[in-house]
Amino acid sequence: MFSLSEENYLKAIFHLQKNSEAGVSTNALAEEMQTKASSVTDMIKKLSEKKLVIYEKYRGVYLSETGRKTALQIVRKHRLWEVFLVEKLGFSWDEVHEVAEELEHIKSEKLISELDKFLNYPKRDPHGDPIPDAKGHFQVANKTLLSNLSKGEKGTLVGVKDSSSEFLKYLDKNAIALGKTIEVLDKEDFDGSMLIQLKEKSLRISPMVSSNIYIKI
Amino acid sequence: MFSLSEENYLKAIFHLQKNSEAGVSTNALAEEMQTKASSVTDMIKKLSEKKLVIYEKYRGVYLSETGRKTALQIVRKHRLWEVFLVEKLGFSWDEVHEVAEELEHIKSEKLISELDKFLNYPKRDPHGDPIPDAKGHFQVANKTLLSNLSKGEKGTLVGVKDSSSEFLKYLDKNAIALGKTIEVLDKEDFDGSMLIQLKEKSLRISPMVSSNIYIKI
DNA sequence: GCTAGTTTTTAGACTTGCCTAAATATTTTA
DNA sequence: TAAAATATTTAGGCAAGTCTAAAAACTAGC
Repeated sequence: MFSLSEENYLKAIFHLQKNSEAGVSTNALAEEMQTKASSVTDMIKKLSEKKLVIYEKYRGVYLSETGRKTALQIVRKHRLWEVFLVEKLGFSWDEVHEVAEELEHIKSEKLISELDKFLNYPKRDPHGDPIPDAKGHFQVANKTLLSNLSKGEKGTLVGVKDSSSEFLKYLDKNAIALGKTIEVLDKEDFDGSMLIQLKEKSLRISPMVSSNIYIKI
Repeated sequence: MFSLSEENYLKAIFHLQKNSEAGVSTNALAEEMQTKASSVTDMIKKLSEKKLVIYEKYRGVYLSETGRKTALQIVRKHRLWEVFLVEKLGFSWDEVHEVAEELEHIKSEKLISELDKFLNYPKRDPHGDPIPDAKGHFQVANKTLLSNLSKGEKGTLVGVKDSSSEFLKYLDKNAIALGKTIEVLDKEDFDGSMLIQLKEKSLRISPMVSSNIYIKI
């Protein structure tokens, strides 16, 4: 159906489009794809001819309805494979991304529907991100960044914004995990750093950390 | 490490090399790869430069030690994924090949070693073919074709030579499966067709069938 | 509202893996 | 053992996806 490269561009546009209403710029896409702006222009033209994106020169690019559906199926596959790797093969949450980047391109409807069943229709991946169903529908959680909470507020950790291996390892080391209850004991006005309470201990974290953790109140 | 195409050529040479002592001919490889002889020559040159095959113009091609090890790892991955698809996702043995053709190229040592563990270190794939271990070692079964048996001999079905969907479906339909005991009740001199005894029933099969079934006596 | 700076696109080229057509080597056969 | 048939390689080209360098279009600052 679509080439590896086309699928990766669609996914990248999808992820960048989430962050704003505006179209995705050539440079942003080049950065995301680790390539040059000129290569991006070429590919966008191709995707545009295939009606997967809506594109006007110098105006940025948007996913078409077809493009969005395709991107959602790739995201679905990526996240299901991540669940498989963690739940069935014992990977930790910081190890799954690269492998899932490859697995997400395997083309078999049956493979994915059976995998979904085998995993018991999970709703979220190991980082708390929602898994679209076969039709591309998924729950949007009403979550907020931990950095938005004030002193005294508390909630449950439901996701991470940064899924880099470094950040996830930092969380592991400090026993901060999905589903944990976090209470803000104190917040420093000067730099936004926080003293937070976990079940067994309290911990001081920088805004770099608190602004990458999603909380449901 | 290696491109998709390189891996597929190595695997094809490996499978063709099994059938004879001689080098693999350009035409045989072209047939196996569903491509043209000239394309094969190009790729063989490339693999030869990378020391994965030993090649002399007009003399056929052989896998080098490195090439053989690489091919065995791809075969290992292919067969482990086939076991996964059948045992965990409920695929039937005639549905697994195409999907495994894609899955076998996923590059992650850990993925394969953990999959192997998860599947409890299977020794054979759903068609009875041996699965090489991480070092590339595998058991060579002492098996023979059912067509070689004489009237009165019996044995256990341990594998199939032809893994085409059509053949496997024929076997399913007639309840001929891995592990079944088969006895030759009668063999026709004229065309080699056989009357065989399965557990519950007897059945007449053509030499086309008996020469694609492996038996262990 | 013009100019300087930035972003984006175009032009031309490279690599991989494939193709067709033609040339060359090997094998078969008479 | 030489011509005919077959197998293999070479030569030249094409598409996808990338690159660099240069041109064109936008955007901001004065």
